[in-house]
Amino acid sequence: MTVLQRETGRRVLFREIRANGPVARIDLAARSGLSRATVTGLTADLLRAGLIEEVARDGGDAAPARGRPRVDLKIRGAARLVAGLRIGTDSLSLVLLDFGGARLAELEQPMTGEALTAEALAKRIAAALETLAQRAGRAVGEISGLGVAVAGVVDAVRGLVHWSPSLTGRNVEFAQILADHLGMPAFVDNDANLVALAESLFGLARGRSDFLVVTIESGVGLGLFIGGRPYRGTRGCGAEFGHVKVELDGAPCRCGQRGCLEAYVADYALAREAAALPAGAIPGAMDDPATAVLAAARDGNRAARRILDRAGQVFAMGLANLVNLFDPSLIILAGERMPLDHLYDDPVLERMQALTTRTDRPPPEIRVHKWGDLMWARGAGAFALDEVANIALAALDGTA
Amino acid sequence: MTVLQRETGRRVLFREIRANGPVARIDLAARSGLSRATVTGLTADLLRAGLIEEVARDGGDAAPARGRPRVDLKIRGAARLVAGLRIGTDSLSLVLLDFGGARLAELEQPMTGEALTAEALAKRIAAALETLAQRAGRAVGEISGLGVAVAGVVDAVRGLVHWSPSLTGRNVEFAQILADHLGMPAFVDNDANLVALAESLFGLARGRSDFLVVTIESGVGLGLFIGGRPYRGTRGCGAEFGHVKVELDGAPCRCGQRGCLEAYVADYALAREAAALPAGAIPGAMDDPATAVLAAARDGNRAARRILDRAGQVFAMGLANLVNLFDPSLIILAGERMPLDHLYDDPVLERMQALTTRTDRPPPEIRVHKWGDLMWARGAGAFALDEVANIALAALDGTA
DNA sequence: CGATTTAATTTGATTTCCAAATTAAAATCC
DNA sequence: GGATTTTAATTTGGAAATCAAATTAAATCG
Repeated sequence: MTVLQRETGRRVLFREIRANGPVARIDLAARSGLSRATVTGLTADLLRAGLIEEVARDGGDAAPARGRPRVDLKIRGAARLVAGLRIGTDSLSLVLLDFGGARLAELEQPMTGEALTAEALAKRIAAALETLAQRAGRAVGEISGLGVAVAGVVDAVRGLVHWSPSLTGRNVEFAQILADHLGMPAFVDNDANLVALAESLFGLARGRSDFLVVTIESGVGLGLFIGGRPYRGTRGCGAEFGHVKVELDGAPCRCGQRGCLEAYVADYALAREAAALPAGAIPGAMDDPATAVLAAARDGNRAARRILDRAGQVFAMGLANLVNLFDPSLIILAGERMPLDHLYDDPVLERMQALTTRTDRPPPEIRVHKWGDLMWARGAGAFALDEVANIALAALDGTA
Repeated sequence: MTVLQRETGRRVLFREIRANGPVARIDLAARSGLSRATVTGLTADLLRAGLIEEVARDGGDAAPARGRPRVDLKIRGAARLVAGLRIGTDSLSLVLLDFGGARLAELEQPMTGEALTAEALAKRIAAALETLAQRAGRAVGEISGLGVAVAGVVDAVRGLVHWSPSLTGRNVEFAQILADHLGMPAFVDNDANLVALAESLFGLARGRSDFLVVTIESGVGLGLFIGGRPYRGTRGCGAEFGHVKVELDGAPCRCGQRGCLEAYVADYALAREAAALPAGAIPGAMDDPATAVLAAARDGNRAARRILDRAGQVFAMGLANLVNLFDPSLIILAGERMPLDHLYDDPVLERMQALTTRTDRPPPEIRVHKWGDLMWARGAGAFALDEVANIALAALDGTA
């Protein structure tokens, strides 16, 4: 324990620096409760290890300071290199990040959509990493770790994929297999959890300890942050928001059950509703029904509007239930490409408010974050950053 | 911080002792990661302060030990006296507990059911405490703190009652007012949270860090434990399980909204359903409809059965959603008087399982806990115990 | 009764942290 | 421009806490 004390202190300061951007030592002391002397000592360790660096204070528009100017500390980007990978249904997307989270390169590769064995996937990933590193003029060997976001049920602590649409087999030791093939540590988690982590480390929830992120793509995901850490349930797999039940014996879901939220708001749900209408009710509904519904609704088509309205209502109800249960101060609606704008419309949010307001406390802040293509991969990269930082901090203690 | 270190250690050990019953020092060392030397020192502090005591090891059926026998440590019951109070709609119930959680006395007093001012309530409580202390042959002045369980929306940290059916006015500084009137610290929280705390300290969830408790009385409540602490939401008021929405534009709830879980499973929901049936469909439904429905269902009345089945289905769906979101390892269904046995029936739990099983991981353990009349008051007492222990530990540090 | 075994305590050294004093780096004053 | 003021960061010296190892304590076994 005697040794763990200093390590704990270093971890606290490292987190604080990462969460609160460039920060002066004196602020760190105030925030952490440690004395200034101790902060000097601990940050000296981190500086010596090259994990953080000093930067001249960016005065900004502030008044010219009076005494000795503060020296800000921040994460040293050059300290490590990590990669983030999202295994989607029809593509692999990757980012290369520096230790500060800055994007150095990105890559997208098409996939067949079929599930692969872990080994086959590992080979594809190895090749992709090679290309990714090349684009940034770096070598794969320089990368300290790979974060992986997969859909499905994942035990992130053990790197175990219980089930995923991307993998054949069940209960695959995916993190271990990847590490063996790639020669670097790999960290696997559910994709929605990782988006939440990214929001926490360098997104809209930076420095906040309790919030939740709803991801919307073709399915609906939920990432929870409670007490400053991702909440993963007691067996490593919670927050199946998409399969929360919103109606008894409701619409069939692709998970095999009925009445799931996803069965009302996902793209295939829109397609199902469109198919139930008389032929021709929605133009173009034959080819790509989901897109056709969205387009028709924009053009004012009544039937299409009704479909989207219903999806919005169900979504509002699901969100309201999250608020009722978690009482978060912040909800982030995160989307990648977001053709599903109708779910973020004011009427939906108003309806959600109506289903929750019971007290005079202010409603939770709701922010929409349109990440762009790399949302998932960046989330995975955030995971790698976090884990690689942990490893670096632990190693530091062994040698110091 | 240097002083806080020792205090932290003492807190850790105190919690460990409370959570793991009589425990030997050597086990404490193993569990806490502290050295045996440190454990000796810290427990000596606690012993000297009279917060814990040594007890001869209860060998039980174990093999006769070989070396020096372990000396178990446990919370010293005589250390403090606390009271727990539940303010219900039609009664005040109180318990007097010793520091180990043992019940010394209890008291139940009828209430008119009307909301009172905080001051009026405080006077009634003062009188009740007098009687309660008398029953145990103690004086009110000996009581170190009072825990209070109220229905409604409570900010436990600040002792603020945003709203409660028992109190007139809003945003009442109830803890402060009670402390002023009673001459002892008072701690106020939502009643379901406190039942969860009681399960954690001396109930079915003793020593477990992540679980949830569903309370069923006339309404439905939820208490969450996450990471070893009660989860209260970011503004001190989460977990409104009773008002989770289970149907779009569903049945009206007494909260003024529609489709709340409570509007399907509470006693008044049963009454509403019964009233919608043709007269005479359920015998005795005129006088006390909820009870009549329950009785008729037991006698095999079809219509009554259907009402209860529906309530059970909705309840199963609500539970399943909790499992989907929290992935708890343990769910406790806690009831006081429990005329609502139908909600605990196997078919309901099976249905719940069916709405969640998607993986090969084992389903969460579900346990039914029929506390008896004092469930709520004991929960409040548990809160007082916890807070009084915190005060004692903090004080210990000031003087040591 | 001595040997053995295991638990708990004591001892001595080390680590860690903090308060106070000191040094550092700027702006302001005269 | 140099002295003064102000604030930040570091150094210093001492106090506190922890741990490993040695010692003591309390039991059983042969």
